[in-house]
Amino acid sequence: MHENDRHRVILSAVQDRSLVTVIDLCTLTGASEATVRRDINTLDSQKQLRRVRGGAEALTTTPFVGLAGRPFSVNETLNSAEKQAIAAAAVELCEDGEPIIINGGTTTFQMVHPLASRRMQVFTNSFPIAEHLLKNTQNTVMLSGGIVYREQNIVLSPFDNDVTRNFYAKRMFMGAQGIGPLGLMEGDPLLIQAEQKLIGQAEELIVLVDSSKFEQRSSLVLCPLERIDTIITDDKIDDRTAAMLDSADVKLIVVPSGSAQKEGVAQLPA
Amino acid sequence: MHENDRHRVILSAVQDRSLVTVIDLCTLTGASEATVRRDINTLDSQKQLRRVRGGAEALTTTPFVGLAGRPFSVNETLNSAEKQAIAAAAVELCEDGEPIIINGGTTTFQMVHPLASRRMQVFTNSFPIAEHLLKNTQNTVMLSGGIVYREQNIVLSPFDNDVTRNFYAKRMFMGAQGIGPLGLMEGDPLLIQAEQKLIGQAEELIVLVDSSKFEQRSSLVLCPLERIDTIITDDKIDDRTAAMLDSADVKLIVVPSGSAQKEGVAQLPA
DNA sequence: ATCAAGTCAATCATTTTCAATCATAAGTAA
DNA sequence: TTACTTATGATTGAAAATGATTGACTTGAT
Repeated sequence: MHENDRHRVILSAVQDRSLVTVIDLCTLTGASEATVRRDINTLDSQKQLRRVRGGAEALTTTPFVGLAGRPFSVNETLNSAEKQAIAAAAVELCEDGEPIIINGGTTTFQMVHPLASRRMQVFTNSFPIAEHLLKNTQNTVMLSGGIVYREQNIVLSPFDNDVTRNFYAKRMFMGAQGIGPLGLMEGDPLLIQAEQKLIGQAEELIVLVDSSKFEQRSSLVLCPLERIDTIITDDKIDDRTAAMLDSADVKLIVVPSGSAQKEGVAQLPA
Repeated sequence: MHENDRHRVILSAVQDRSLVTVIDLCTLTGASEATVRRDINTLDSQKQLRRVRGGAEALTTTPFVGLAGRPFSVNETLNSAEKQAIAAAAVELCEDGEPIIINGGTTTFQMVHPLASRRMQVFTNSFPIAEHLLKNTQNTVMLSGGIVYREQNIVLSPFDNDVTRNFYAKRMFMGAQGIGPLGLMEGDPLLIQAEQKLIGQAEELIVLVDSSKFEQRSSLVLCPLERIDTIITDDKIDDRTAAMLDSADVKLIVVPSGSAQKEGVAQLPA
């Protein structure tokens, strides 16, 4: 990853959370501590961010005026290292210039940082994802139309005839509340509706879930395992679950959870 | 492959990737590193791209072509007391709970502040308006779907079947680039298309323009004066223009411009 | 105060990237 | 054809970027 790319990723991360640690930025950029520190110094002298002990923080002192009542910030700190690694692996699957669909969610939101060094065509139903990509990246952003639901932070149209039907992508990325033998589970009927509409517009369905989601069950089944092409998760997944996914013909990508991962995506031996 | 061909290939590659390495360009053009570097130097001095360590990147910050006419710069919105007064008068026309349509623009953006004390159903194609209303107010926000154009911060759909058609409001508010005897003028055909689509969804059309717009002319006519129900402007409008509007049966609301109107125009009477 | 853990700047070795140079190939005019 | 210019490719030493290491420093807890 080149200098400019790193700078974009760093600025993106700093914008999202008010304070980012050097370590975080290392995993995010794949660079060494020394390089990240040098980058922070450069960006600080360029007045793009403020250098603080342990990392960097945004200059614009945005007090917590996120979208009203967003369960985002709470959820976001949970398993954030895993989520970052999973999201980074997801972005690595994409090629520049490619159209992709990103369904809203806390895990998929983490894709915005690695996307800062890309130029893709992103269709999303997530207001925060669209907002962040518009403000901090050069990606083309397309948004689905409809009512903006504050709690879930998604744009949802009760009608079937919105622009979603006019957008097609090879890959769609989404999170989930849980995954079990029955398939992909979701808790909120509103989300189900939005997600099912999107799933139809992509050839390949890629699901981003940290391994804890394999224990979670939920009331609503979104789609069977067979519809999923790829699952990206961390290495705390157990063999039994992996076997289950394998028998449903789901491709599994496992990212190391503990330590920082390098460029390449670790893959489970078949 | 000749020089011109290489340059075309290089510019094309730089266009849809965030950063292209020298090596990439070597394989793309079949030329040597030295030649590619020389090409990059040439194109850089011609301001066709930016030379960065490791390769080259595009100059244009926006991958998409902007729309002609109305750049949405924050600076422009800040100073104008007229715009604020006009926007405040516009919001005063509305009743709580009512659905309204707000077309994006620098003048209409000023409506967000008086709207902060309201609870309305706002349909808009403006990303900043939606963002501000979501973060700072309790209004219901509905957004049209499509591509987000960065300069104007407007969401446009090239398709006819977006959610716009499912939303109806008694009033629609919009700005304009100019107003003359022929009607309401706009600079960009894509904006025209979007605005005409919106106009069809509202009974009453209310146009917000400061008086300088009566001098402005533009290339494209959006709609005749007769389609406009109300124009809100400041008191620097001259009598001849006022007469013209009157003869076209346009209701005219004039807000005092010099003396700043009271700040809290939109305060709800308890 | 003292200690441990974390953080940082300085330094150096390694790798990558760059610009200058020269030689060769290709095209051009006499 | 020859003489000459231009474009290209290879080489090489310099410059820049990066990563690891070290020792000094900060912070917070005991």
